[in-house]
Amino acid sequence: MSDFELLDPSGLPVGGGTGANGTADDPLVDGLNPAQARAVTTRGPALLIVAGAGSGKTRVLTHRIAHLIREREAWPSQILAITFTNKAAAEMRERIEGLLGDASQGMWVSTFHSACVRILRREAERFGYVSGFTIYDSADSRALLKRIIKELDADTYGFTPANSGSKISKLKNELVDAATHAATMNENDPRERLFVEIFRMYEQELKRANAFDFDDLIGQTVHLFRSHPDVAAIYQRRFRHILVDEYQDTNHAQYSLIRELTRPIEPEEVERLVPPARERELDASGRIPAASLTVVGDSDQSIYAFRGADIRNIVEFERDFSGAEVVKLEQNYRSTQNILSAANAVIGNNFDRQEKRLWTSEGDGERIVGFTGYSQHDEARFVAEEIEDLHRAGVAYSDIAVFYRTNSQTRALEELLIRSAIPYRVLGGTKFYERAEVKDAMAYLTSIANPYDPIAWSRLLGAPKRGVGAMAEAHLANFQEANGLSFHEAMLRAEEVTAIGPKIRATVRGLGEMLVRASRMAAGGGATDVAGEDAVPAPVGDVMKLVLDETDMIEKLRAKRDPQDDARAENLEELLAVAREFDVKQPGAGLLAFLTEVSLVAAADDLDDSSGTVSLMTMHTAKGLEFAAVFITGVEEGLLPHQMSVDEIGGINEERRLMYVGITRARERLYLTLASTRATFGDVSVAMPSRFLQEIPEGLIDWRQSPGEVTGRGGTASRALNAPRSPGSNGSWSRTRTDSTVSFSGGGGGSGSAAVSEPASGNMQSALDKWRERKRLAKEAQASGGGFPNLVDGSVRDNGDLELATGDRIRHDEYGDGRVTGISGSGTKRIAHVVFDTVGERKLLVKLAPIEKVVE
DNA sequence: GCGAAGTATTCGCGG
DNA sequence: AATACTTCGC
Repeated sequence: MSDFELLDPSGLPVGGGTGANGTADDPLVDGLNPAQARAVTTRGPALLIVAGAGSGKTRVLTHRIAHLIREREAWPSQILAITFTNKAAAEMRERIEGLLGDASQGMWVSTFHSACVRILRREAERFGYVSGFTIYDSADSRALLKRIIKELDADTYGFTPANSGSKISKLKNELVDAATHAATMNENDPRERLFVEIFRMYEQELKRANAFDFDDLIGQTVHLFRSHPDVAAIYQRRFRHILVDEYQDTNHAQYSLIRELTRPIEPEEVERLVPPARERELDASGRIPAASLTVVGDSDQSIYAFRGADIRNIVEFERDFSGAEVVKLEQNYRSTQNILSAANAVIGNNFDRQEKRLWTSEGDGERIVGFTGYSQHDEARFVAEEIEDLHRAGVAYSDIAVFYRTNSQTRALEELLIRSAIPYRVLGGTKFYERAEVKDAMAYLTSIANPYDPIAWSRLLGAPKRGVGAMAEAHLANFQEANGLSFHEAMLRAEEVTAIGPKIRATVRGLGEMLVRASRMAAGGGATDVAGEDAVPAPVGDVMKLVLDETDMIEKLRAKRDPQDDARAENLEELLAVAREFDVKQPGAGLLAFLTEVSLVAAADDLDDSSGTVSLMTMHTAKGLEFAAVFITGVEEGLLPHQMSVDEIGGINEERRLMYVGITRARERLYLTLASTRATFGDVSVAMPSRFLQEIPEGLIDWRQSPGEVTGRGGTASRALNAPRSPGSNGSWSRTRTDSTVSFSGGGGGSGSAAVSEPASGNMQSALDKWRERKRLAKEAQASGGGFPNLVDGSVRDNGDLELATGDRIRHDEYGDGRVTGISGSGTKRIAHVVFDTVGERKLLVKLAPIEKVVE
């Protein structure tokens, strides 16, 4: 242990013992280690707190804020603290209130998105939006993109709502809008021009709908600040201390937002301030100085590059914000040394990082447990059994978590947990608010708040089924647009749309009247139009009740036979309960606040510490959380690291950080599990152990069943736990099967090899390499055997107006020669039906298929 | 316009 | 393997 203590930089004589400079009896500083104390008391324009996992950063942040307020350096209202989830925000607020009592009223503690919505709702009118704007989630964005792509016929070029959506999201995270992107694109590429058109229409439609997507929330706030310095000045003046948690996962837009908020206010803007600036707000040159910025982060835990997080934000912080000070927290108060050693070993393989080692003074603890099942089912069984054992040993279910890389891994786990009667809950995944029936009901509320939203309107028209279909919808939408009406107004005047049958016209008008009535109620006009009634907005629960009653949604579901519909009906009742609960928690907050809250819930927000259940979640969701016992499942090549990451620049390193995040969530017990076969796309394939397992010193892992011990379908070769394994040096060993040799260094139980040598021995390496080689060959064989035709190569083919007729001979890159037996479709979607000489009949998109005509 | 039946696609992580 | 989308008959 003493070895590790030498690594503690904060132990060096900087502050000299606990409690720096005259703060000896300060409850906000007492009990902190010297580095933490410095992080709390340091003042200046900018501070970077490099906080390793479990180093007490939340404590430091809350104490720093409390310290600022208590020392009268700031009013609570001058503090803006940004956290990663709403739950973390609520927790932080609570802890600060615990330290200060009521003195903390008025702070902004929220996520980036929540803070921006708050600002945008306040300032929307200044730039062409209305305060009641809708926030589109990714499903809404995709619905909108789907319409646009259809209209532009862009699907034949391979554009889908999903791929164009993620491309737009990436650009927005870089603060690039359609016009800017158009200026930088390659004009000669028709695909790029088409994309710009999609992007442009998407922006236009969002604006027409009075809606923002998730990325807009940040980007438009930055845009607002840049185009309206007077608005920016309001917030620059107000927030004197800005603190950002998880800074390593901020993207460019978020970074820019922070930059805007920490700009000094120039004298000409100072003059326009209302109320006028006081003398003591100004510096010598007549400016209001920049707010003080504190960021907390750990570049080793940056795991959101895929949504634009830029690790440079934290790496270059000191260069970026002049006068920045840095405090490093490396002492870990969470995990045992064995867990930390594993974490250090894994992350140490990332060459592009600053050296940093977590340490603890708490002792080694238990060894990490490893297990390899022969299938994911077998793996899940082990997890369930171990959870039972842990629970019997006194570990609370709520202190146990199971992590995985992809959401699809939950199925096998859930199955076994149900069978074992272990209470669990899945965080994220198919969320409550993403369920179809819940989205249906929410569409009514969204439309009530924003009658210009076409996505919500279109959704509510069809749910429940009432005979209003695509035709009627299109006619109404035309009428709405032509007359510049809201969708509600258009519905009230449905009688004028003669293209629709009279029965449906009446249905639509009735529905419109209901929506208008609900809108008036939600706005405070009262549902009954009684003159003189106070303009008090109705509780959200009442509006929801009105919608559910009038549409009969619940009863219609109950009337169906399908048992799943009963569950759907219950979900709607649950939704009503959620709305009522919201009314109690935030009386008078109104419909908009409810919609905002629902839009911005994150996966980790569902976590309820008192639920008494085991938590299942992805490793991304697990960031910032901790549990006594953690299972990391599916530690296999192709899954962790994920296959998709292998070809990405820095992809493996990011996966390694993800592994590091997962490991460091564990306090006492860590389990690493995998399966030797895994079902994907319906068929079963061989899975190899993750390279990250190799990176953990073998002495740290107690293999209950190592990868080499698992034979194929036949189950296991040996269930004996910790059976000392034969010969082989360093506790590695091998098993011979009839067809091939499979070996893996398994640190076979307690065979005592204490050699914690980092580099794998040549023997183990080659064994793993052989395994990989075998797998690679199998893959290639499958691919060349026709299993994966038409592999995407990135280039876009265009046969132009290749004329094909029945009877023509053609040659296909993959299928060889064949004869056209028919042509269907038209324009860009023309399809050739071809019977190939070797592979039989195929349908091909004439425009894009890799074919050429053969002259006979 | 709606449901059933057949067909294509997906399983990468999230606010 | 399971879901999402399309096509077809009423």
